[in-house]
Amino acid sequence: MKKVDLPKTYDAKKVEDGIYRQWEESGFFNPDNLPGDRKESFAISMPPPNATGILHTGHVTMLAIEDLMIRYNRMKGKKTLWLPGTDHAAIATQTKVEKLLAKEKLSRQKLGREKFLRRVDQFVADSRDIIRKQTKRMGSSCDWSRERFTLDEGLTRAVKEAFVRMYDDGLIYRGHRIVNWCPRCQSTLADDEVKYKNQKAKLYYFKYGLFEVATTRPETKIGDTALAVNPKDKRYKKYIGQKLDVDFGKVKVQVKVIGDEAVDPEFGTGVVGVTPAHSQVDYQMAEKNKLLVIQVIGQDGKMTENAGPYAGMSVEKCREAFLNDLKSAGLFIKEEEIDNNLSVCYRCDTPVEPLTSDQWFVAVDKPFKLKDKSKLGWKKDTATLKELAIHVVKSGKIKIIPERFEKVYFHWLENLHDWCISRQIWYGHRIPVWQRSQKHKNTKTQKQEIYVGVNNPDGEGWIQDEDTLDTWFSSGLWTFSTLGWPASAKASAGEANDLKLYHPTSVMETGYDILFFWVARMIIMTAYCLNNIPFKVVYLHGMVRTDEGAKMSKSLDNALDPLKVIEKYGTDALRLSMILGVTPGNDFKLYDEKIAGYRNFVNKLWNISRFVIQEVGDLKLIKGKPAVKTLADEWILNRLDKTASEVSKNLDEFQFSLAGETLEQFTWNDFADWYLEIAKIEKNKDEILLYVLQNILKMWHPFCPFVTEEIWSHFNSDKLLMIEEWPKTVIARSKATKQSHVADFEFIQSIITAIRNLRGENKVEPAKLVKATVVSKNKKDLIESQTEIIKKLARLEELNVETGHAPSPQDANIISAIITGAEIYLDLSGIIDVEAEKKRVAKEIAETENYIKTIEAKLANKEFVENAPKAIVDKEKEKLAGQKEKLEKLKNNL
RNA sequence: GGGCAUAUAGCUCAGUUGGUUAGAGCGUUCGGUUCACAUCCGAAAGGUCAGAGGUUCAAAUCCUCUUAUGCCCACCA
Repeated sequence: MKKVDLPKTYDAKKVEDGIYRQWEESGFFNPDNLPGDRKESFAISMPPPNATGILHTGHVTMLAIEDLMIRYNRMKGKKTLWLPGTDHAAIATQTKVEKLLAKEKLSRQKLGREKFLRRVDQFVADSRDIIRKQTKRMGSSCDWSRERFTLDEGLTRAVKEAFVRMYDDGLIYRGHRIVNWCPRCQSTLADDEVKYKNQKAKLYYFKYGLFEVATTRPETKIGDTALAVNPKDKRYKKYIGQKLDVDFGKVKVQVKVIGDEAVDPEFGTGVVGVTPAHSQVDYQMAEKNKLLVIQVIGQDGKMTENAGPYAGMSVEKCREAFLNDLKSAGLFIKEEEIDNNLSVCYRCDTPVEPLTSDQWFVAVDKPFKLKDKSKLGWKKDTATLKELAIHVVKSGKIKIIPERFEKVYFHWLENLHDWCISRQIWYGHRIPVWQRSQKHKNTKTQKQEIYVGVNNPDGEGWIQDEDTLDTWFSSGLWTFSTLGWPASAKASAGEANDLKLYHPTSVMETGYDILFFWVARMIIMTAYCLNNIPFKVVYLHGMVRTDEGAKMSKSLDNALDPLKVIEKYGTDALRLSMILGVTPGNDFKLYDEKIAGYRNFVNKLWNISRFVIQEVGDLKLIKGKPAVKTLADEWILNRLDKTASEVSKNLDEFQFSLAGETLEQFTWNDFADWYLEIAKIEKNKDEILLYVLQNILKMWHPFCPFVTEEIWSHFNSDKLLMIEEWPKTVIARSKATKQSHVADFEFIQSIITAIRNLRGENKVEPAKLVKATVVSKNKKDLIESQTEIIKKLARLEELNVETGHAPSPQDANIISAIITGAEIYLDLSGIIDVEAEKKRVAKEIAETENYIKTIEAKLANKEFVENAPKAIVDKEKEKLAGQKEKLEKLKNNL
């Protein structure tokens, strides 16, 4: 039998790549190749990172948690699929490439649609490659053979299918509406793609016909078609309904005075110029009051023809010119500085320009006929998208963790407006709508034709809609489009099978920041396309923050680079620090010391294994529970059982942090600090050492797969740890035996700790051996049976066990400790510090007296004794007796 | 303006449906070249559980209010 020689320190860098290759080559990332008969399936759709570049700490969190769930369920014998992919991230990616082009003094307009898209494809191919490598670096056990991209042929087909079906059902329509327009991206933005920036703004006051008006956007007043006041405002009530001609110097406008509750009489002058084409609120007023909508700002951010003399000016120039003209005409009154929320594009920070245009929308409040009501548990024949999305969470079909986000989810949905899905950018899924105008044969009039379909239209003259779809439209289909939906005639049997096997997916794990963007939209789209849910559980993780609590961001240059962390500490350490000490849905801090701490733990695990591996002869796998020889054996096996059942329970309940901490406690404190030390004394424990270690490694594997797999490779096993069976908690012995053995061992532990404590307090050098006497009325046999262990672990040269007779407490060389069930006396002749010892005992007496008082007070309380369960009261009584005994002995020994 | 979260040892966080003298890791102090590990070992100190009220025999835990911080939603022309 050859001895395995392991290095003293675990070197993550040396082994990680090789291990990942082994996993990959094993084929077990693909559920089709997993051994055994796996009936139950477990699937996670990996939230696809944007195809814009590198992974950040958020992705790393996602990968660590999902791989944990995947590996756990794979080991539990489920048919486990983790499907990876990337999102084309339309606006984000296009913006990124445009920035790159700008460096070459190029623009997408100069290149033209075709060439530009080729450039984007090139960029995306590179990005995806980087993302793939980084994902592997994290140890992610995802099925690369099923990797998908939102612009893949199959997914594009799914997007078209969804669009066409929704169009046919009347859920997608074209409307002329006010939308958020980003002049830089040259595209619309959804409401939730608009962010707000607090800033100082100027509020300008000027004469507006009979009135005075205050506004931060004077240039838009050229497009005013009404003047709004609060209907309750006594100052202006009488004017409601009047029509006015207003002169702004160089331009004139005609407005109608309307009343609207939305007007705050306290703000400015209490009179608002209504600009329906360039303000959401004004647009709503215009709809109510049937006002004209005049667009004065164009999509290019310049004033339109409707702006008369200002046409062609940029918004900023026009504002300046307009204000000057007001001043010349004597209409200008004053300006004030106010706090203002500027709306900006979430991608490029450019101020958003609300304006009206023709766009495609998804109707969220329009009922449609359901093909299949059963899976959703919906009673009526028809439903709206909004109703279904609310229903599936309310009815518990989808569970959100942590629960509090359900409230946020409902609130968001209840206030959801029709979803604008068209974007005026080039990169993305082109809208499958074509138009052509044909001259009517006889009448020679023009006839407009429209074609909406999955396949390109036949015939001449068709022109496809220039716009592309909101990127979330395709990501909304992610859980099922990646599994082969729609199962067309062309689809292989395997693909159709995937959808059946893995959908609805088991868990959607993602950051709470995209609950609305993505999670809600997946629920909506799946409810429509499949009449089903996309996943059973939504697990939301928090955001990673710096040690100072700041958000990590590229612009602040405070973000930890996962790759650098991996270089320095290893992947396992990074993974552990994203899982332990973290609460679901709560932000958490990530910093060097924390990661270093888990690097230390990984190394500890390595050294525990190193010890066992060097200690035992035959590195075989231990299948059944090994034979028990000593009390310590009994104890460690019971602790292992308990740990395994707790860890499994925690993992099943998505309490990942707790699971890890439980395991860490057992591994380091119980197994390493106690049992391994005892193993050095009691010897001949090969089977138990291997058994416990192998179980520990199995349980750690989902948390830190690399180091555990590496250690596993030294056992005589033909299987990878990755596909080993998760520990079953079989407790053969009776519970009572188990309890008493555990308690017995803990009693021995408390004796050892008490002696160590006495030594420490009296500054006895660790190497110095001392004599001890332990007095115990009824545990003499137990203590004597563990003499060897106590002597070695407490560094004693002699241990006497007595039932009654104690050494003379008056001897100044004897120090003592009282624990439940025993008194301990140490002979410290020649090394005792008498004063320090007296102080220590006096302190302990004071503490004990205090404690007795609190228990006595409790027991003196009649209502406590009468109302509390008997077990609780008895426990208190027991405690009191114990403490009183302790106090007496302490006083005796002083 | 509406909502949510957080507030526990110097720091980072646990604390499950109310019942231990409130825990862990880091840091601190003291002591250690014990033949797996100094990325380690042994021991200790350190908390009125943000504040005030309430429910209860019993509250870090449940309720109300207050304070501080953070986030989300809406948005002011």
